[in-house]
Amino acid sequence: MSEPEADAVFHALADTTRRDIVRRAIRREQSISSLAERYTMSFAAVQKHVAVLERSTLVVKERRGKEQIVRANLDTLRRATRLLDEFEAIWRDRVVRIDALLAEEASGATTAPSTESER
Amino acid sequence: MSEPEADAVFHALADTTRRDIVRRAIRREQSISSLAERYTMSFAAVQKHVAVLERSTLVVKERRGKEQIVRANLDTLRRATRLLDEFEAIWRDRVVRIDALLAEEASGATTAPSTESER
DNA sequence: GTAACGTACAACCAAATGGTTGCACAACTG
DNA sequence: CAGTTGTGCAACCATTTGGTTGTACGTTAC
Repeated sequence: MSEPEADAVFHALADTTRRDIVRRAIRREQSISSLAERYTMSFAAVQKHVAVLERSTLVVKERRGKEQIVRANLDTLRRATRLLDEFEAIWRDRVVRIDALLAEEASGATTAPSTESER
Repeated sequence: MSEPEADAVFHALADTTRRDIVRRAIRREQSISSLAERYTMSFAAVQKHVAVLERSTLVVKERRGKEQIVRANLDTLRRATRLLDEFEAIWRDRVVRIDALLAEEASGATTAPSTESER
């Protein structure tokens, strides 16, 4: 997931109503009006939330007759999860590096300390 | 993760600079000024990004002498990952439900909902 | 002490967000 | 045909965001 895309996805997820819409859309396809019934806010407000989700590609809209059907895009959701998993991987890498460093110290090695990649 | 907390976490993650700060902080502790050096924006701007991350508890600050040290909080990161995993679980549940429904239809179950249209 | 460094915070600004209402329009229903 | 329903969109508003500059303050170095 490219960084700008990730911006859009996490922004879209940073709202309780939008996460709820995604959950409903995952369970089953939803028309925008059926979604709007569920919330106290106006139809237009819900429409805007759906638009935010659509821009992030977390959902796709598909016209069916006079209705617009909202479907969840699991792929984007998975890419977001994977991005968070990368953070975890960075953490594990750090642990490995520190372990290696400690082992080196313990063995009394006096050679050059690790070439920290610094990033 | 409570919903308002999730709002803060995903909002914090919805910015390339902030995700980058988190990555750096995971690799090693960072002072705010050492972080600020890495970006073209002002020190105050970086300070604000760190404040957003701190509010979401994705990082914690700890004073060390005159410096303020930023450390990543993996726990919050993991809770965010878990929340995304729940979406995946909803999806799997849907698949199971649909499979069950199809199996029921195929077996010509006595209580099949569509038997009315058979003749 | 003074100087330099790292930080905190306020004031300010432009742009984006999240909500509203109102209106137009296309597609079904009778 | 007329009426209802579902949608799209513009205009408007208050608040938040993401950046700036400037100032003040505590800590370390000399």
